[in-house]
Amino acid sequence: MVRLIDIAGRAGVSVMTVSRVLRDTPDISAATKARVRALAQQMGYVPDVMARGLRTRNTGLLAVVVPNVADPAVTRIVSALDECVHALGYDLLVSQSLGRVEREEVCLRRALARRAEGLFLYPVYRLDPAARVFDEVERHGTKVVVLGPKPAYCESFVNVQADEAQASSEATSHLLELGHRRIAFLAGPPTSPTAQSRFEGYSRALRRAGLAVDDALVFHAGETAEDGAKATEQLLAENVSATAIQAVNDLVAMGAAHLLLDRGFRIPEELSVVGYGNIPCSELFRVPLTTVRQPKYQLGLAAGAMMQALLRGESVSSRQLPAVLVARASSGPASSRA
Amino acid sequence: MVRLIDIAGRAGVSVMTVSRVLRDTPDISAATKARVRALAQQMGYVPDVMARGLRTRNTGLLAVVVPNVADPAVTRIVSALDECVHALGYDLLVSQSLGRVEREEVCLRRALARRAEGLFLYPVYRLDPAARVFDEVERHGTKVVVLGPKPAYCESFVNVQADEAQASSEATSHLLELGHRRIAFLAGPPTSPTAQSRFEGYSRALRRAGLAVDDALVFHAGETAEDGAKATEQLLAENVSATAIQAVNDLVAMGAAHLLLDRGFRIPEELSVVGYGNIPCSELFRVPLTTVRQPKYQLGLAAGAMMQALLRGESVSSRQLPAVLVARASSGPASSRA
DNA sequence: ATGAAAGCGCTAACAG
DNA sequence: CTGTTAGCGCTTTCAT
Repeated sequence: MVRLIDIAGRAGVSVMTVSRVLRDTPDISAATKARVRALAQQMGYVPDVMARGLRTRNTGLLAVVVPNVADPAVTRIVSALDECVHALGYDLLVSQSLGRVEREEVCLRRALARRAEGLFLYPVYRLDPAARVFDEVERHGTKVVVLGPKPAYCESFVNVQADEAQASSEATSHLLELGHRRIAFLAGPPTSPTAQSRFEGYSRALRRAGLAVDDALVFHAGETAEDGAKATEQLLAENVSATAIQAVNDLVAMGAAHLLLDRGFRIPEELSVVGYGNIPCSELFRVPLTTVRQPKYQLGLAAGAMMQALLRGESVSSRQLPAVLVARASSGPASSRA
Repeated sequence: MVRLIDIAGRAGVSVMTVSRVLRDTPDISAATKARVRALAQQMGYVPDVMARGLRTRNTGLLAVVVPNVADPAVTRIVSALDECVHALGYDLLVSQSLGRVEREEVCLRRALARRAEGLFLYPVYRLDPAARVFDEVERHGTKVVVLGPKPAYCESFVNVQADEAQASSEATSHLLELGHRRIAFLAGPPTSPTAQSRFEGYSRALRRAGLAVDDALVFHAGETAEDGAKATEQLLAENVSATAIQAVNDLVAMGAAHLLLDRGFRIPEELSVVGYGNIPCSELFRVPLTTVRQPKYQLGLAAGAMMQALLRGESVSSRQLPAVLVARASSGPASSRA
């Protein structure tokens, strides 16, 4: 490995001079600058940023901890973060909590051990409103941006998230504008804050339109296409005469739509279906799905910008970004009944 | 920040003693061990792995450079890598080349500057058969595992990839076994090694079956669903009387199938369609798509294992993993004509 | 079983 | 414009 001192020896100058040249500080003669630069280049010198960091007290390292980097809910966020981090001249440490609390703690402690200057965290859900690790993170002075909804134990950090309730209510309003009055909702797991917000948006839109939430129209579905199909089967069995179905996410919506189409229902002529999330499949679906597009990449960029501000010592407040409705073929004017 | 010396002071011992305790070396009395441990815990000590690395010459850092972490072709690989790396006690630096050569060089140099001990690389395609960066990487003694096909300028590294030609030929054989004799192929960009291998597999299977590749049945499509639709339109216009269509990937296959269904063709009764890649949508598609599943996660695990061996100084050879055919509803027995 | 000295590669602070 | 000294937090080596 080529070190500064190796270059210094060959160039007949001190280590300091070489250091200064390579950092391009002023107060160095053009002659030595050129000579040293050429030598460094030729010898294949690559600075040791960690050794430098030890001295300068900045590591140039940020870390991101997410449940799973392959999860479509986070890949684009991580991609955007990577982009920001790169642009800032930092490097990004990535690790996966796999949704497990203990594992998340390991990831966080490793980030602390590397003296990461900042941390992007998509937190694992905990029942306990307090968590020691987060105190440790705070004590270390690590800047933190929470990705997504902020749990109680992350109270002291800023976060960035899509305004899910708002977007979900827009989806409902879209159906209302199309004349639908009996809109079923296929709800997700009650523990998920995200699923909560989406249901809240649905309720809000109905209330605004002067309609009450009819419990007979709310079905506990889940998260998968099978869950959606199952819930829809129940919906049909209960004969609730809905003219539209709003689902907590695209998979559930597609599961529902699949079943309906297989049973001979026409979408959207007889029944409208809307999802949430705009997963890649939603556009390619049998009936291109009306859904809500999450600004994932934008969320990542926003998180990156917030981190930059935090690192500069500025005070930063949490942000909500609007999600947008994508109207496709699966929603249309209300018919008489289903 | 709590340092060893801080603990030493409070415990009334030397820094060395604390260091030894925390690394759990022998030759330390149980008493001091307990005392120091308690103190470290209580003071919230987190070792500085970079300072340690400076001394011990190992950084505990691996890096992965891919075009884009949000690309479904790599997310699961990165996820698996992260898993391996974590298990090995290393940390993972992630960066994106965005498919640009200069950017990839920046990413690689940064990994070198961090003294990453190993590098997972999904290389950007270059025309030039040589590339200085890779020489630099080699000179630094960084262990490298190439993800996917290995270009000329990565000749000296090992790689791990799916046996695409083999899998593609299995897809073709599947159609041949169903009685198809006129199988069209929607090819991808000729520059892509992946697209090449898949076409090669198709040809190989035909040859094995004693059939020649009929140029009239090979269409230049591309990579997207639109490309697939366009090529299929041409296919229909040219009236080539194919009974099956094999596509270079799932998107192209789905684009093709969409068009066919919209034109009133029944799949698979009148025409079979097979894709490649098993993207999440393929299963949820109008006609669940027969396709080839890439063992992405397995590729990642294999790459991780190879890296581990390289780090131990063992010699490692490149690996090919089998991809498997997933027969779904879009392929069936050959009919008379299309 | 414990400690003192030295140094990993680099740069801040102070000379000259 | 260039060099010297010291030290970042840790561990290796050698002593006791």
